Amino acid sequence: MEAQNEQDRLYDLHAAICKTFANPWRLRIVEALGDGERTVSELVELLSVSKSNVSQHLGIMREKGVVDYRREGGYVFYRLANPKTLAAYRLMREVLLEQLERAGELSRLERETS
Amino acid sequence: MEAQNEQDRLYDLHAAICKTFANPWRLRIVEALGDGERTVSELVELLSVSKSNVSQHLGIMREKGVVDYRREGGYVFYRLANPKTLAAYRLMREVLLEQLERAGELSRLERETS
DNA sequence: TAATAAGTTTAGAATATTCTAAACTACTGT
DNA sequence: ACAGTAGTTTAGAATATTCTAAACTTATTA
Repeated sequence: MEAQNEQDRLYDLHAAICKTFANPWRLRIVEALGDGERTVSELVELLSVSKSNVSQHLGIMREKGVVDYRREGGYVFYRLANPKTLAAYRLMREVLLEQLERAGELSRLERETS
Repeated sequence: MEAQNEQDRLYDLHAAICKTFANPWRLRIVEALGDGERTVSELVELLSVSKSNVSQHLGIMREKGVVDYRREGGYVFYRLANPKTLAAYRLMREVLLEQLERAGELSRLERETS
């Protein structure tokens, strides 16, 4: 760890939150939680990934404050801590889709002019 | 590499784009390019990071289609490929700031009720 | 209280990311 | 053609991420 000013710290925290999105399983979790609360077991079933692994991914998101949770009965319910997280997720998905669309157009143009 | 359906591929690509944001230097680059085109040298000066390192970070963003570039004279100008990228960057920054604010409120409450 | 279901944590191997330093390429101006 | 500036690529060591398997904790119910 090294000395850091406030700005550096903000960029590091910002990157840490973005890391949460940098994994396809965690993106699926964000999307699933976009509909509302889900228990760990529901996510396990939805994603077809081991319980320990889902719990680890949730742990990463919990640590960064991206998700909150509550215990009720035998279950732990997770939810997105901030609805803007879902909005950012969707924006990035749009960026991707527009990118793929543009690439598709390009390859169509290439075929047509060859 | 393993067999993949279309959905899996989209989540992988989505995560790959998000990885671009998962580093404080690349976030600074996104922000700098939010104002418009910048040459590599300008970014090197702005970030106080080695030229080779800035170029590597730009290479990662180029590969994912997050930035475009053009050569003019002796310089290479980089720009964000999609303005939504900047919007997503800003949303995530808001998520972070609201999180810090909420944490600040919590610690204030804790002090007041102790 | 024992058995079970739900979830978390730990350990460790495989893989990916990051940074520095050095070599390399591309263009400009003389 | 040569020197200089701008930028990229490669190699490799240090660090971080990811996944599986097993151990553990917490609450529920018989």
